Amino acid sequence: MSSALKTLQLLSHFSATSPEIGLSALCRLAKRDKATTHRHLQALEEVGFVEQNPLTRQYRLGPALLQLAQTREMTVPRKEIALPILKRLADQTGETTHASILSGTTVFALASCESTQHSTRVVIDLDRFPLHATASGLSTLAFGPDELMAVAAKNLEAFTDHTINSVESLEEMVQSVRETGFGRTIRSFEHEVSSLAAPVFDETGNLAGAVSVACVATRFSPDLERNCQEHLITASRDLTRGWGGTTPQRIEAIWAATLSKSHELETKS
Amino acid sequence: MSSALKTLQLLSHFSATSPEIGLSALCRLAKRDKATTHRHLQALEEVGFVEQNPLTRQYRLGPALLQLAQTREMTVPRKEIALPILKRLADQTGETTHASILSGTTVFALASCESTQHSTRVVIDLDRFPLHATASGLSTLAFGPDELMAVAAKNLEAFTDHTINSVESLEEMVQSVRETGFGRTIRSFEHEVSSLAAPVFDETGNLAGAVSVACVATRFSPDLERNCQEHLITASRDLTRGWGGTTPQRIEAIWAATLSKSHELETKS
DNA sequence: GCTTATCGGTTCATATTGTGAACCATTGGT
DNA sequence: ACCAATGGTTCACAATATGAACCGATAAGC
Repeated sequence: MSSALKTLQLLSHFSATSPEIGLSALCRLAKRDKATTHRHLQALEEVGFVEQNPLTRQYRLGPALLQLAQTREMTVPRKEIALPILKRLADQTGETTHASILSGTTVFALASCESTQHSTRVVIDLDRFPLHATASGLSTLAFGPDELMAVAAKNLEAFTDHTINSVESLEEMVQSVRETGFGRTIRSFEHEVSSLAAPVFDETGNLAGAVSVACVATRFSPDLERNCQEHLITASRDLTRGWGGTTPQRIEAIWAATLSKSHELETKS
Repeated sequence: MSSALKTLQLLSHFSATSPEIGLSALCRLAKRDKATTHRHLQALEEVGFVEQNPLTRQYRLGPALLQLAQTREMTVPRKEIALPILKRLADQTGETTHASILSGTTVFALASCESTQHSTRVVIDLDRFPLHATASGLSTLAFGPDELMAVAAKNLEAFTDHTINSVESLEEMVQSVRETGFGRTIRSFEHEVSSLAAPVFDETGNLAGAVSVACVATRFSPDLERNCQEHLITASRDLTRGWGGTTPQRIEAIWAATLSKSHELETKS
């Protein structure tokens, strides 16, 4: 392993919960020698990636990171990151995919991508996703800030006769999204569309938006659903990573459970 | 020089104006071998500090920077503290203001704020401030650690024909900054810009960085200079306080002397 | 359609660099 | 006064970095 890599890996030990780390502590965390670690830290300090708290002599992340992060955001806006991921997801599922961003209490459409595998396909022409009637909306309700629930409850517009029409059933549905890790709607926004969505997170670990697959309802079989679930997971991971975040461990655990359950059913049948 | 350092220095070539750089181009910029540079980039890619644009194969800054910058801000929210202070200073002076941080022997840009009072204004697009050619740099030389002088002397790049070009005149200039309490440059980094800067201190009483006003050179009258001086002092005090420090008594004394001298001249005229 | 130039990337003998056990100096607790 | 941490440094030894030459692919020039 290159020494540059070892040096850079030191940075990953800094986090919101342990923002300042002493030399010895860092050696234990990284399982490395003290002299080596010290030299690595000096290199990092020289370029402003870490600095020492002059009082405690502990190390913490440095100011150069701010500058670089700013340049990164200017270089690659979120939409451009999302597009290739949506394209791949569309290829893998054969259905229309899209990504959305939560801003305030609204779920905005960011980008979508249609698959060319079937002659019938879903066309997304929304710019905002209703919280209660779309898979993206439900996923956002389930993993986003709690105050969204009140906003959603205020507007339970019935788009089809499958649209959720009471606060009770909405809460029930959101609960099941929290348990499975996927937002799921069957013909609840448009008659011919069934959807599956996964949450996406940002650099703060908070929910940033959702990525979703909109299937022609008549094609939405258990097989297709399992397929969508699997690929949605990687799409969500990649999107989260591209937006600067990491998928929370609890979400990964929920997905793993859902997938294994899904697989169990499959082998039984 | 450690290879880790060489690796990290590659990152400094990415900026808003050249956000994507190919392998060969980067070799030329960094004046390094292709094989070496490639290996370095691979290490950077592995930790998410750079990524390749899949279309052009060019390299650009990676998503991991966003996470680290976020953690840095949570650890030391200096930028958030600085922004309102810079905003106020910009309003008071009608010119562009910015704050910088000394880390190691480099003065990094932290944040800047443009005033909307005039249609011509200075735009700061630096991420590092040359020690010898900017007001922030001079202020840092004057009140920062002594070893900076040697670093500055090694690189006296001439940006304009007003740029300091000898160690003697640099030392003279730094001496005058120590006597007035303000870094001051007239068209020395860019032809149209004159600047005034004040030092900022941290919790140990050591220099932490600088706050500065960049004026359109043709507007830089004695009146404006006095105005900038006054407001720079309060901005520096507030910034020092916000970053956990206290302005040293000796600095306060120097400022007081400079202001009264300045006032004397004014009443005489 | 052939030549040429440039691109990103790889190989391998060479030598610079990294490594870590042992060490020192300081600090803080008992 | 002691002990157990801490951050930091030394130096013989070994691993790792280095770069000229190379490859294959692409694009431009004629």
